[in-house]
Amino acid sequence: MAHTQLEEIYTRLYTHFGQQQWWPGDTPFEVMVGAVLTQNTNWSNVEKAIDNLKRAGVMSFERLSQLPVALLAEYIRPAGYYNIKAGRLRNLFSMIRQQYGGSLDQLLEEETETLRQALLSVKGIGQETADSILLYAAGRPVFVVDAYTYRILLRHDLIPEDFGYGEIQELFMDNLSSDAGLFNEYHALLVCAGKDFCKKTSPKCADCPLHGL
DNA sequence: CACCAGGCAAGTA
DNA sequence: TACTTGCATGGT
Repeated sequence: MAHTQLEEIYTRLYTHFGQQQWWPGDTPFEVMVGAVLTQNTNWSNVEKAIDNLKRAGVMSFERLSQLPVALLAEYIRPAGYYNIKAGRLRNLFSMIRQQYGGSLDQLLEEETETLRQALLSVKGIGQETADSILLYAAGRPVFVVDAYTYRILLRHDLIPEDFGYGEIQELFMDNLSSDAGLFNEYHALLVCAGKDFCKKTSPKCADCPLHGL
């Protein structure tokens, strides 16, 4: 039953919004940086920050990890929480340097569960950010849950209010085929739906593509 | 003007 | 364990 519902939601969203082609980023490194910068922040602001880094010619592990933290913070200022995020990026770079000799490729070759734990060990990287990196930078079949996912499922009475991250993630991963391409598109579509018709303030399912599940 | 955005960690009780 | 608060810019 959950399987059928989740398939139906995907089909409707895909029909309504079309293919999303996430993640918007040129390299795994850029995707990883973007995953940290977009924490509780609109993507358009993150784009400005990423653009600053690219124009400064520092969008690489070697360059960015050597940058003084104050300068890094200045570049990413448009993304908000810039002091916090500069520190979080430094923590991430530090883990890659200490545990993987500064090789992002080596980190990304780890077993999925090992990679997830390595990312979660970094102060400033929680489950959503870790899973975003797993799915969108490393191409692993891991479902990314976010505030939109929770809100959409809750609005349609598909989950109880007290469902946590892991429980929602299991719902998708236990009922869909373990396909990174599918998870990639599905999460992106949920974000579209959240921005479009399932906003925080919009009334419950006002004429949305998911009406009558 | 208020509210929101592709979270997370630290502090409090 | 279960809340609450700080972090911050930019768009609507």
